[in-house]
Amino acid sequence: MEPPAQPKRVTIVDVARHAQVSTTAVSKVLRNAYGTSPQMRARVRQAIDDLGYRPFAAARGMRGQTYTVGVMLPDIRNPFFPEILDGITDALWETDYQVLMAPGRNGEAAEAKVTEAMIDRGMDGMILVAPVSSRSHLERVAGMVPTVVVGRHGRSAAYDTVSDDDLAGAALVVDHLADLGHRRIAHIEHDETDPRRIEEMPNAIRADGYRRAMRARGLEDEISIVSTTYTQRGGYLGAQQLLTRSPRPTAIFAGADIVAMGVLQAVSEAGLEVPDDISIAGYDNTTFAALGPISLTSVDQAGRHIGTNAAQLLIDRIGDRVRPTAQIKFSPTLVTRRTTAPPPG
Amino acid sequence: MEPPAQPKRVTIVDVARHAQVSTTAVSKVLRNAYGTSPQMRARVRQAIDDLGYRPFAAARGMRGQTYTVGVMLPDIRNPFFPEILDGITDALWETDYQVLMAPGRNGEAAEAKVTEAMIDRGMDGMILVAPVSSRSHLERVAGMVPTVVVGRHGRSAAYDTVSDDDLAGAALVVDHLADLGHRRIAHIEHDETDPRRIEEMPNAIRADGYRRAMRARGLEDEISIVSTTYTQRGGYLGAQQLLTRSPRPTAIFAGADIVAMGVLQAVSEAGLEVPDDISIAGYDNTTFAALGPISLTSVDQAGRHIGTNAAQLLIDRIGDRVRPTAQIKFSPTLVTRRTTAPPPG
DNA sequence: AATCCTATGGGTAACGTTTCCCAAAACGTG
DNA sequence: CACGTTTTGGGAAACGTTACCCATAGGATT
Repeated sequence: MEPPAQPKRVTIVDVARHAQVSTTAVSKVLRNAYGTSPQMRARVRQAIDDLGYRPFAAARGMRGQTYTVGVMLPDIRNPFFPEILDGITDALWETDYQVLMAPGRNGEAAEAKVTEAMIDRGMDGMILVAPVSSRSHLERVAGMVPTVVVGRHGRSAAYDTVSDDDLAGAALVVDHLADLGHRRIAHIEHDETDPRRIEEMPNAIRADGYRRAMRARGLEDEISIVSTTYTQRGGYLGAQQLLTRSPRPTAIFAGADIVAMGVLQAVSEAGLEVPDDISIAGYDNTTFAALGPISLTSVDQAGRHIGTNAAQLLIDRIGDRVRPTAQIKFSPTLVTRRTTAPPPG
Repeated sequence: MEPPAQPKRVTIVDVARHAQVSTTAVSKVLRNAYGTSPQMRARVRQAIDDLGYRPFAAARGMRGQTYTVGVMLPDIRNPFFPEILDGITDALWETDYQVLMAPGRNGEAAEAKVTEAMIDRGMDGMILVAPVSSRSHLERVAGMVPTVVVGRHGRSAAYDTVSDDDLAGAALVVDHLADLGHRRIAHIEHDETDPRRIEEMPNAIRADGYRRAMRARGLEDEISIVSTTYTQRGGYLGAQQLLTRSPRPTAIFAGADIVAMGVLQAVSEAGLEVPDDISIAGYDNTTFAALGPISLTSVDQAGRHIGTNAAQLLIDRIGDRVRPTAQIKFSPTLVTRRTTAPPPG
């Protein structure tokens, strides 16, 4: 079987000829620019339909606009991120902007590759979700392209931010567990050692919120943290470590639902019952947390809402690149389900 | 806080001036083209490093190449698709190609929007995962841009395909359940009514495979199908329907793991025990299926492998657009876990 | 009736890169 | 040493779109 040859693209010149107007006129109609009579608009629109014309983004890109916004997601497997993405695409659906995503994958180098690639491709704007890159890199990027950073705390003069109050979220979990009577509450965090990032990354702030809340409840001696990653495997390995500690924790606060999934697996393999032997709480309130057999207590941080706000900020920023940057922060809520209960004994 | 002004891009002209050569020479070095001496290459490379030059994709796009491939995924929430994506990015990591994704979302119109957008952006190639668009649309797209279609069966002269033998996969499940002694085995499918698609879509073929396998085991009178969607919610609603049927099925074969998640929830809410009261099997063997508390019997269809093969086919096709199209088909295997057991009684 | 607007439309030069050519120099062969 | 061949390098024209200008024609204002 042989593929057929490809047809040639219809250009603005073809449209202009067909409508008997100049290319300038067609361009103006396309962009709803000033200087077009209703009659001309109608004729040009007709010609566009007749010929099936579509603007070629590369050519537009050379003139400065591609009508494309790039979204960088850290980990497509984490079921929380689709929520944010839904919010973004919802907000951008009615606009002329097309959303394209790239996976950030592992670490700073891969992130840089993605941000560079997006800049090279002339993105009109970028939304970076929970980036791990250095602040200076982010500001350099934001200097080239309008950028909104999602998830990271801290304000910058170069980019807008949307985040959730992770400090409060962690406290919600600790307070809930402590109210149930737990004292040995352990936490599994996504490892973060870089001191410059430690104040900004949501994972680090959740860990800090855990420590503060434990102290506030007089449980400073019970603070117990394992550092792994926000992945299912990270949760699995982290829980295995925690379960061998003596005395064993009576509750585990996983920094993300996806981590809690791994914890559940390790706990079940260890022959322990949830929540009779051990309580487990997650973070993000993903759709999996609501699943019957899992029914995970989790912190809800309206991801969709975060996404729509990020998209709106980006559009505003594209419209006015020098307006002061904004910082939007949402407050999380706790959703209690069946994986948390009073400690045994 | 006010954002700073943005710097101007370094172009090939700047590099040429700095290296004291022509822009043609720089272009040749960039593309490893013929007609460059080692000395010139060295000088140009040095200049590129000095100036931090990066090629501008839009300008390249105007000449026909953007070094970008587009991937369309139907549903980012389905944990099977990240596997395919990993395979694709693995295969493309060492190449000059950058991967950009777009969510296909709901239905044909949204898919067309995505494929058009990718064509407009001058993608060098596209990988469409389980597209629902009409065959003629796919062939039109493939006529404009090298395209690989993943998941759909059926051969086309316009595009290459990579798929898994869904017919065999469905049979694996039915045979497994029948061997355990089940007779009332129900199936939840992703609804497909379009006759042109019914022969190509993996979901439809799984349903067909279910019917055939039931007949082959002499269970044609027990065939029972609910049509919903391949989503968690679809599984939930589908299972609710099945559980009210009388007599109730003793086993449910969900067309995808994500569907099985919803089934588990409905079953648990109905107060039934898995697998004592009812057996459940999924499809895709996602990481969630392996989770301790879930431990779902599922059909494994090496998603990563599918992805790398699709990417390789795409690269080959970009290299030679007239070579005959290829069709790669993989064979699935069954992974039995704790959600399937002999029927009660 | 002369002047000044405003609305409408078009001509044309960019934007950054590649590709098709052609020119000059270096090399190999008899 | 004269000739053909290969290697090395550059000039310049695209590619499709937008933005900055300018030209014209009516209409309104004096």
